[in-house]
Amino acid sequence: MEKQTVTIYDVAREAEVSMATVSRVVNGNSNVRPATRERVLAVIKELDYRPNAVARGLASKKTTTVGVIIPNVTNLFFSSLALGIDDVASMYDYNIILANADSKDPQKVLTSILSKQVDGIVYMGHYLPDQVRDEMERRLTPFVLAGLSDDQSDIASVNIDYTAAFKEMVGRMIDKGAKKVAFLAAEPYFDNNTDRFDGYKQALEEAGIALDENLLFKVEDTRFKNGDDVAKDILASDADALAVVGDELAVTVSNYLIDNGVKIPEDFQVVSSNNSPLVDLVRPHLSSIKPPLYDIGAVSMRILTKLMGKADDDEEIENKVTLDYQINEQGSTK
Amino acid sequence: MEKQTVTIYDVAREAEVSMATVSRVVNGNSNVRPATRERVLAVIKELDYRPNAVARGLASKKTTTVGVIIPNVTNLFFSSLALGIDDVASMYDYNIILANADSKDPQKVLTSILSKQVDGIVYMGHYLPDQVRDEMERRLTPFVLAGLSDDQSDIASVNIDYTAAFKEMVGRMIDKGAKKVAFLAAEPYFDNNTDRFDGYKQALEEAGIALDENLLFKVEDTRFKNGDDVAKDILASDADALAVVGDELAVTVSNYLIDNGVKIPEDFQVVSSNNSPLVDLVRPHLSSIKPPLYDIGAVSMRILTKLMGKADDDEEIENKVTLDYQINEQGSTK
DNA sequence: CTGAAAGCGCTTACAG
DNA sequence: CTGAAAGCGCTTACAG
Repeated sequence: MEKQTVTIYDVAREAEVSMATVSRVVNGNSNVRPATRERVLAVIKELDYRPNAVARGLASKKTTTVGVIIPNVTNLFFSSLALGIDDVASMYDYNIILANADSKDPQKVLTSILSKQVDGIVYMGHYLPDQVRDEMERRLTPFVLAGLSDDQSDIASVNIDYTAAFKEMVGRMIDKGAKKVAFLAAEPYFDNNTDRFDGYKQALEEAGIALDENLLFKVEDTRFKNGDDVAKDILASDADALAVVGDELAVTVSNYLIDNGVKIPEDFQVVSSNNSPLVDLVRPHLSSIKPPLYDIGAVSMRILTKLMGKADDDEEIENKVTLDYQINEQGSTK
Repeated sequence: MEKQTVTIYDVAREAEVSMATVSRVVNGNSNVRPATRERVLAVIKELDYRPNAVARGLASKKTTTVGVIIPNVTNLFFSSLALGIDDVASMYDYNIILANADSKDPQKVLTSILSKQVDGIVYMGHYLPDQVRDEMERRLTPFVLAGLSDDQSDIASVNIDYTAAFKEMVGRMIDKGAKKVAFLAAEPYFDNNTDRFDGYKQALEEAGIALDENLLFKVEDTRFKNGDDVAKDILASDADALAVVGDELAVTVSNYLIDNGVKIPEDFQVVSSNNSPLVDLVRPHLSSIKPPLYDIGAVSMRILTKLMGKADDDEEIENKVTLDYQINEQGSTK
């Protein structure tokens, strides 16, 4: 015997009311006589009725589902944001469709998520590809960037001022005597999302130091293993300090340098960017910019809920949020 | 002017065919005359028609969406599994509804996901709560466990033999002279999911060593910070070796011991369990069991696709898969 | 190869 | 406070 799905129709019949009334009870609409409500609730429990969210989504045009685009779930920076996003999402009873976007066509990822009729999208990434920006400006699905921002549009975003943060940290290393500060990051941070690189350059400029191409180290992505590969190049260079985008890279490179006899921070200073637990696995612990990762995620999801709440209404919602960052000065800087 | 959604009806009208024919074209059904197909395709492109997956889901009773339950996305063990799950899912054009289950009622998480009519569920967790097992045995939604297994039911699972792995690694440390091997894990691994603890106990038994309650270290969960708290207790004990469930704990504790003058592996051996990149951040690198994390995720999702493909048909599907593990012997063991 | 029609399980005005 | 009916945008037999 096949298990039969219990529908709102069954509940209505058993409770001797209309489907509309059952719907009202399920959705907490107050326009129901208490006695009726009780009866319906009893039948719901008796039949173990479970509302079908897909049917509801089709009828109401709201799926209570949001799309979350993440480059890679195993990257601590992004997964920390995701945790904040998830917490707020479940607080507001939204489910999350998560898409790992690395190595996929971002356009396809978007299309796939949008076909599921999500009520909104939180986008995380090393940068915002033009196609994604264009697509989302054309559509009316609410869209929020978490951990990055976009100057070329008025797309909502939650981020810290990475330019200021990098400028500050690089400036400090220079103040403490660094003459040759290197910059290490994955490709997108050189061409597409230059917030951090800009800060680095500004610090040099302010100190009257010319940009030295030989001190710019680029890797394909932020994964641990890429740190090992580039570490020898950094060791071979004449750098005496390093600012890194991505804790994975920072710890791998630092360990390599230390293993090869480099004294940190005496001979070589290092600054990382996310202050994930990784920075404390190096001896000495790495100094790092400390963005409020969880909060960036949480706030971006919170903004999304506001955006989703008001359809195309044009009330003011703070659209571009810049959160404060902290600095965690540890042993890798003087 | 409000942007109007283009439906299958609009396409049918413009192409002068029925909705059924458009549906056939969209779904790649071959029973369409090539000329008709071309015409429909042209109209689809012209109108920028995007099928509504929610409507499709309601009509076909297939959502091409699977639920993925994960304790915490920031845990490298689970996020590595998730990466494998995600890759295979998108290979088969499934979207993923991800639910962070930590600190939530697992029952509620399930209900929420099931209401979205997912075609199947992959469950990751430190253990399988009774309520979840009961609920899923009652329902007919395909269900697969990733990274754990369940003796008390015939629920599908993909895992390695952690009992054998722990037995082997603890046995090796004893062979190399360890007299007092400690065991460190989060709570669930003592009471609910004892695979690893069993292996530890078997190794002791085989060596004729009595279980010493003072060498059992329990923490609330596997997060980094808990490693610091328990590390001093381990240092204060008379243990001369340690088997750890969770790389986060292993690296934190190892670093603490080293910082306090303990010589690894000369005076103290350590074995970890996941061989995530973390084990290489400690000096010396930690020896570890090396489960094929990505594959565990990938295979579990692959099995789920099979299960979803055949509804309640009873063909044989390999239900409980045990993958091979490797051992990565590094500097923390003799 | 194609179409007409019913139906998936809900919500939403509208009417009373 | 409650119900009848239309409709959300698709798919699925069924018929031809």
